Amino acid sequence: MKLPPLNALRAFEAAARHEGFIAAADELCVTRGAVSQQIKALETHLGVPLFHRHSRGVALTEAGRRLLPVLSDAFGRIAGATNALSEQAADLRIICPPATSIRWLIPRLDAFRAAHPEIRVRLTTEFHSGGNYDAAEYDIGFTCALSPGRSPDIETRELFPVFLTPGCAPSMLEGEAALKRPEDLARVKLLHEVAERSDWQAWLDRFPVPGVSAESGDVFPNLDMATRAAVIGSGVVMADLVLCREEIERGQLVLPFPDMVRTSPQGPICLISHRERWQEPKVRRFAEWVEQEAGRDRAALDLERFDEV
Amino acid sequence: MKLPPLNALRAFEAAARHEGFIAAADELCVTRGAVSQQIKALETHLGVPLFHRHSRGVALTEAGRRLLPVLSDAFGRIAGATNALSEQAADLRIICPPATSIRWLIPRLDAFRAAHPEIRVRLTTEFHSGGNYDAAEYDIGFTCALSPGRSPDIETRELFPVFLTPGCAPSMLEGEAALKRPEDLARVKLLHEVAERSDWQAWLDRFPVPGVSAESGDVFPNLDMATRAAVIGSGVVMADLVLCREEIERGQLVLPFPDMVRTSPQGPICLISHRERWQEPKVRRFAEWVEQEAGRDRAALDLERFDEV
DNA sequence: CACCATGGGAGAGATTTTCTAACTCATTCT
DNA sequence: AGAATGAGTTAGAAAATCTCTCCCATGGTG
Repeated sequence: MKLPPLNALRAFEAAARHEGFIAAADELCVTRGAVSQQIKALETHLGVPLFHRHSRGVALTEAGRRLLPVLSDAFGRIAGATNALSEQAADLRIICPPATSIRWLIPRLDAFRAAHPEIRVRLTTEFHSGGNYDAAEYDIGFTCALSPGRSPDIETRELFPVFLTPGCAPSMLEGEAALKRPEDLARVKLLHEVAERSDWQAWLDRFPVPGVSAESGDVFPNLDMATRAAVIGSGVVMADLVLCREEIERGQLVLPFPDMVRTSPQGPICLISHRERWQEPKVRRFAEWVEQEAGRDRAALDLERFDEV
Repeated sequence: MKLPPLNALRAFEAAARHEGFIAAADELCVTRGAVSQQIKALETHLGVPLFHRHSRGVALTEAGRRLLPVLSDAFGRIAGATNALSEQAADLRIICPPATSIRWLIPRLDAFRAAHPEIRVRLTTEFHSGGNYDAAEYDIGFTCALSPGRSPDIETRELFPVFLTPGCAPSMLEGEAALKRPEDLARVKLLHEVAERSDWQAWLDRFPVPGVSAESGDVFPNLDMATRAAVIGSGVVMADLVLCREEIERGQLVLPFPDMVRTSPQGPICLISHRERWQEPKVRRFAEWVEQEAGRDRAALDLERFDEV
C-alpha cells in the first residue's frame, strides 16, 4: 500500500471541497501559500494536475473530480472513528455504592470537576459488589476489597479501611437510659444498613455482648439513611469512621465505645477497574485524585490507634 | 471535520496491522523510535491508549481494535484511488494517422521512450480527423490544423506545414518518357493516398495542367504506401516534403518540379489535445519533445524558399 | 543462572517538512 | 484607471519528524 503525502491529500480535499485555496487555508488554519504548495506537491507526486488554475479561482480537473469523493469519504470515516474514541475518552463513567457516594464522593467531586474540566464525569450511585462490576459500562468504581467472584482482569486499589464502631446521637449518652456499657445496647434500637445486618453482626462477632443480637432493629436501604436516623436519635448505627467523620467531628454522632472498633470483614474500600483501563488518562487522573483524597482521610483518622482485626 | 495527525494514524495502522513497532518501522522506512513517538502522540491526542505495552511486543487495546479496521479501510481506499490516478498518469495514449506515424513518429519515438522511461507510450496508428479526436481515449494526437467540427475544448498546436509537390523515382526523369514539364504528368500514373484524391487535386488547383486530372491513377490506403510505390517507379506521388524527407535526401525520390510547391489545404500538421490536458506532465513532456523534433524538420526544410499558398 | 536476543521507551540533537511573510501576476469589478 | 480578488513564488523561520544512542524488562538458551 503506497500512499501519497497525507497532509497534502488533506489540503487537496479541503481546497476541492471549498473550490478555493483561501477557504481551504482558513479551514486548515494555514496560509494560502501553504495550501498552494501542498497541492502542487501532491500533483507532482501523482503526476496529474488536480486543479485548473484560472486567474480567478481554481476548478477541479477530471482527475481531481475523481479523487475528491474518495478522500472526503475516507477522511470522514477516519474523523468519525477517531472522534468517537476521543468522545468516549472524555466520558468518565463512575459507579459508586450509595453510602460512599453521598457521604464521601459527591461532596468532593466538584473539586475534581473543577480541576479537570476536560473530563465529563458521569456518576452512577448504585449498590454493586466487586464481583458484578461491569468494565464495559463503567470506567471505574468504588467497592469493597474482598468482594468475591472478580475476573482476573479486574483489579482493585485500596483507598482506606472500614472501621466500625457503634454511633448514636449525643442525647443517648445522657439521662437514666444512657449508653454506658455494651450491655446497654440491649435497651436501644439497632440501625442496619441492609437486611443482611452484616456490620452489626461483624462487630458483635468481635465484641460479643450478652443479650444483644444483630437480628433486632430497623433496616434502611443504605448506610446514609441509617446514619441519619442515628443522628436524630432513633437508635444506634454501626458507624463507619471515614464515612461518618463529618457527623462525628461536628458532635452530631458520638461513639459510646470508642475503643471497641473492628474493620469490616469485607475489607477496605477500594477503587476497581479493568486491568487495562488504569492507564487511560481520564481513569489515571481520577484514581490519583481519589487516592490523594483518601490519603487525607487516612491521616485524619490516625489509623494507628486501632488494632486491625 | 477534525482529524488527528494523519502521519501518526498511518504509523498506528502499520503497527497495529503488523502487531509490532519494528515491522511497522520497516514498512514505513523509519526507525522504531519514530513509530513509537508517533503512536504515543496519537494516543495523547485521542486521550486513549491504543496499545498495551508488554515487555515483549505490544497488543491492541479495545480502542485500538476499534480504530484499526476503519483506518485500514480508509487508507486502502485512498491508496486505491491515488494509485489509479498515477497509474493512468503514466500511460501516454497517442493517436496518429498512418503516414505521420510510420514516416515521422515511429522512427523518432524510441528516443522519447529512452528519454522518459517513466512514461508508458501507447501509440494507436489510425486515421482520424481533428473533428473526431476523442480526448477520453487519447491523451494527445496528431492531425491537420484545419479539420472541422472540433469542440472548443480541443486545442491544437502547429508543428510543421505540409508542403506538397510531385515526387517520383529518379528513373522517371530519364529516357524518352522523362518527366520534364508538368504536361508530361499526363503520361504517367498518379498515386493517391486516399480515394478522395485531395492532395493531387489541391496541387492541380494551384498549378493547373491541361490534360491532367486527379481522377486518374492508383489509390493506396495511406500516403506511406503511395510513396513507396513511387519509389519503386510505379508512378508519381503527391509528396509531403517533411514526411518524404528521408527518401528525398537519399535520392530515392526526386522532385521533377521543385518550384511548384503548395501547402495542403487542410493546413499544417499539428498536435491535438484537450485544453486541460496540455498541462499534464506526460503530455507536456511529449508535446515539448515533438515540437523540438518538428523544429528540426522545419529548419532542415528551409521553409523560406516557398511562398505559402 | 548468567547471558544474549528481542521489542519497546526516552531524550538530545539533526534533518526534513511545512509554514509564513512579503511580493508578484492576471483578471474582474467599479 | 484603480481596487479587489485569487493564486503563485521565494527565502527564511518554525515545527514536525526522524535518527541515534542508551536504557529497561522479559524470555529463551547454553
